[in-house]
Amino acid sequence: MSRGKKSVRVRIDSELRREQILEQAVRIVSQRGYYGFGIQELAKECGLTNGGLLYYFGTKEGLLIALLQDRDRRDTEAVAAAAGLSSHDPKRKLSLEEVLKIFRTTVKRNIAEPELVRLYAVLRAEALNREHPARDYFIAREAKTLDAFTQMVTPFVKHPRSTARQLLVFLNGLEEEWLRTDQGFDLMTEWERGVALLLPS
Amino acid sequence: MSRGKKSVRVRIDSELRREQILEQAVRIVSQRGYYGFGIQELAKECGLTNGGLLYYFGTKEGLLIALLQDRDRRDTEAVAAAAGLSSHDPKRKLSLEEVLKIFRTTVKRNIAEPELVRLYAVLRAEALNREHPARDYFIAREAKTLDAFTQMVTPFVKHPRSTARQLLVFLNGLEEEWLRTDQGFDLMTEWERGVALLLPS
Amino acid sequence: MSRGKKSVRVRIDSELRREQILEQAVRIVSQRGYYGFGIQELAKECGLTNGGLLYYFGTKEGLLIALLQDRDRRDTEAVAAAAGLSSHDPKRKLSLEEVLKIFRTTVKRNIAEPELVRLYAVLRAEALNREHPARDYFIAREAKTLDAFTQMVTPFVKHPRSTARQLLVFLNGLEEEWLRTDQGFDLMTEWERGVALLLPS
Amino acid sequence: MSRGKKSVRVRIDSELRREQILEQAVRIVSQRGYYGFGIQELAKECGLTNGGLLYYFGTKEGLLIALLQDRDRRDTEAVAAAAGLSSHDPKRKLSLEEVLKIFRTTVKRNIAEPELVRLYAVLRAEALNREHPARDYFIAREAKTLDAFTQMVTPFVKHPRSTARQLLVFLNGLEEEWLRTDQGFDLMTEWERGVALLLPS
DNA sequence: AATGAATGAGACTTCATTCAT
DNA sequence: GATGAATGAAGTCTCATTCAT
Repeated sequence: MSRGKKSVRVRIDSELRREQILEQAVRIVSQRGYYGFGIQELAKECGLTNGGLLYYFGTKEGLLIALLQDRDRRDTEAVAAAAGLSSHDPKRKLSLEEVLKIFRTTVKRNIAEPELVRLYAVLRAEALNREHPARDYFIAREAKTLDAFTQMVTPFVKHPRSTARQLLVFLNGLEEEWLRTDQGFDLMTEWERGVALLLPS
Repeated sequence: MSRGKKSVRVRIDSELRREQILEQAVRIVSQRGYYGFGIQELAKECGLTNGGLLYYFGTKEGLLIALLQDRDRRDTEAVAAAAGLSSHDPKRKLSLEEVLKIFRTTVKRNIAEPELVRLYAVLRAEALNREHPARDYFIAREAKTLDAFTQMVTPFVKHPRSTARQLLVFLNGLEEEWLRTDQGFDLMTEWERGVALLLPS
Repeated sequence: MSRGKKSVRVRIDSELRREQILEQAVRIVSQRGYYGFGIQELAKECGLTNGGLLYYFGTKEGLLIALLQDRDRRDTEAVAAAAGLSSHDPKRKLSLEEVLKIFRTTVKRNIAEPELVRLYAVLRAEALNREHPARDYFIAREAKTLDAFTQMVTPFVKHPRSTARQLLVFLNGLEEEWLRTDQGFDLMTEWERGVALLLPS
Repeated sequence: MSRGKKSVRVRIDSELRREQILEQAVRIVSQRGYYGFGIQELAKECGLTNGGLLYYFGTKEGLLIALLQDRDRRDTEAVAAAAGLSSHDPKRKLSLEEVLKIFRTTVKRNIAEPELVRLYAVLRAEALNREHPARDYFIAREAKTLDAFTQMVTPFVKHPRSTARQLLVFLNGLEEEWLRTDQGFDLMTEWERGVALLLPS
């Protein structure tokens, strides 16, 4: 029993540490990007040494990958939880209202976490570089999102893929502008207006 | 006289050199961004030494600024020349056809120079960072573009600023996606489709 | 009783483990030397952690010493067994044939285990360094071997120490060359030819 | 004129610096080998920073290569000068006396520069490692020496290649032992004795 | 107009080792 | 008997920048 507890506690401690590190990492990487941040800086912020940090992630690149995977895991959970549509059968066709609600939920979540929005905006652009360690990740991610959007809008438009892409890039661009202007406009309002035009009833 | 000649010739050579350097710089910065590129690398590519390169621009930051200014100068020229509307009085109201043509011209130009599109996409995102040397530049640039768009669409829509912003971020997002997919879709077609919805007749 | 059993079994397991580690260590050290190999690398190869490995040997230096002692023990055993002269009284004078046979046996054994030859060749040279942890070991080892050779050749030559040294360094040099050329010549033949000249009948 | 002088002086200064660095490098590498020495240590010894040192050689590996090439150049010069046989036509057959004299000259030179002997002894063994940056260098070097020896002894023995190899490895081994015993025997005497047996008149 | 030499700081990474568990 | 977490020092190398020439 006590051994069980111990090993559990140890595992939790270690994972907690990991997550604390990743939390700081998100903060820093979302500001300076992968190229612009340093492992030294992050380590200091976490109260440990260079080596101590790399003990968890091996390399700077490994840290980035871990960060991205961790975010994905959380986001998936969050979306599933928040949507209230967790019972959603991916093959079932959603009504227009449901689709709009999913979009709204996503945007609402992003408004609540501008740091994450920034993280993705910065890395997404940095990862245009053919040698960027997150290049493939973002290519796959956008493709997946595009597919999901496509499926959602299919019943309602003539060129679903095109519409999906329009919505996707509109959202990406809008969020980036929202960050640049220091959240100087209402993201939700602008999004809804755009959707109303791009995805007509 | 001979001094004048000399200095003139030297200045010309010097400017030529500068521009050759900036050409390489655009190539490299457009791939790795400001944080990701190195003065060493660029110098080697230009066939001169670190010091030689910095002789022209003083610092890495100075190089970035010079690059951006140089691009601006060229773009202004190019737009003026290409538009055929160089005689355009900024206060005169343009017809919808004229506005659409200006957009089309811009997009056409970007399609012809994907490297520039990439340069701006990468730096624009990097410059979200509050300490990025091009931060103010991009804030001002986007604001100016937004103003220009606003003025152009004012006669045709109810919320001109909003519409202008929609068009702007749609274009930005679309271009970035176009780069990520290795120009995997027809940028012009998608743009025109988007405009048709966002800027209705 | 049960405790006794346990401790015995554990000791056996432990020694087994130790020897498995040393086996890997020989492989790696024989390639990169003491300076060139890392505890990390070895630990991974053995399927345990840094700390786990050092539990057995305390320090990197301790590992080297242990390795050398272990090899010595084994070599002594092997020589004793293989020679068939285990009943050899060190003070009894050997015939020339017996001496040559001992040499031949040694060389044959080395041919069968090039990894060991390499281990000694590499460390012997590295240990020329005054601060090398195996320095004294190799000084003593060569001295002992030189003494043994001297005694063996004494009855047959005028300058026994000199002859012994000639044989010793010839063997060392020959083995190193044999490794460098990827065993590109017949070690035994060359050795026998050399002996025939250096130790004339 | 003054420009010529300048450029010449600068070049000399730079080369001088390089050679001073290499001098220190020989000292340190000859003791700890390539794996065992550090660029930091060497830089400090030379009174400059890590980066300052690497300015000349690029990488640690580059330094080793440069060191080896520099030694080769000097040795070639020295041999040519010292031999007094610089007028030697490589195709002309040498008398036994001439051959012996060349050997003697070489050994004499090595006795005068034990540090070089140590450098080669240490690196030669380290370079048995398949991944050692000087591996190919030493393979080629030994092969070349073996060829030269072969040619020299050809007129006087039945198996010239074998004899050449015997001489070569005997010399290598003898020198290493001479270093290990802190020059505890007379290298020249032992060499001459060995040659007398291996290369009989 | 540009080089060549060098710096000082910092990059990422690996090292052997420690110690609580 | 061994792990897991971490350190502190050191490793090689790259960085932007300076400055005499």
